[in-house]
Amino acid sequence: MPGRAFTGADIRWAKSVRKPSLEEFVLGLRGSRIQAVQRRAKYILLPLDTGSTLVLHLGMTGGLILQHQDQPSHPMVRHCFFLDDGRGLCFLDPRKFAKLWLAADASEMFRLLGPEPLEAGFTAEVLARALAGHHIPIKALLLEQSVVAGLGNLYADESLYLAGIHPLRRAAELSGEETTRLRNAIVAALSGAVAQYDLGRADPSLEPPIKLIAWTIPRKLGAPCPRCGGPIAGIRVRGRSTYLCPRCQI
DNA sequence: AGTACGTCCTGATCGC
DNA sequence: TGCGATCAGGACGTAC
Repeated sequence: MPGRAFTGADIRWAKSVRKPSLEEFVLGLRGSRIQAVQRRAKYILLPLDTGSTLVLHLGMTGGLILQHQDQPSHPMVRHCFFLDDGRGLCFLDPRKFAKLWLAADASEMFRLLGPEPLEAGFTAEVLARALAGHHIPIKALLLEQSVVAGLGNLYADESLYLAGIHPLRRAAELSGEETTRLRNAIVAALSGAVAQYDLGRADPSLEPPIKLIAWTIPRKLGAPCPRCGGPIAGIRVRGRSTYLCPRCQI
């Protein structure tokens, strides 16, 4: 895709466009050339030769398909970005949770994001500083993108399970040893999911990819904990469904 | 300032 | 078996 230019865009669900206005978004895209495809946290970035950046957030259920413009599009395609080679970058989004931006300054847009958990800068010390002074449940803090960039609800549960830490523990009250365990668990959960996804990509029939991820902790009430055999519990933390093992996570 | 919660959406799943 | 009700969640706005 890098090197291709946009000839236009068909935005079928206007609410997805966050900034700027729909008109400016479409006008700003037309004729601009894609320079690269990048990622920051849960955002996909397409820097353009105009200096602006097309930013995509897939939400929970979003996906991208590159196909010829005359091919019939899937009914869940909410938008299509037309390329100058006759193809279209189609944006599937059944639940309409995805978001689009045309950012004049992408670095400004991501100024408040925390460290990338799979990069070297994400150390136990960095995590410890992020937790300090916060009295909210550790699970709620893990979902703050300013603390760790890119952790979602299921990954937070998985990380806390692997670390043996109860999701309702107050963030600032974790010991240094627990913080290190949590840091390592976050890295393990994410890199494990990436590895599973890469394996699954070899077989497109296994889509959607989220189904590929085999979580260590069962996301089912009463299911046996793989570590101790006890029943998995379900609670809500800040309105988010949360699964844990009350015996292993303290 | 720090914390909590409602809102948007619709496919999948649950319970009667 | 069928159908209506409920659940799921990322980021932002609003409220306390």
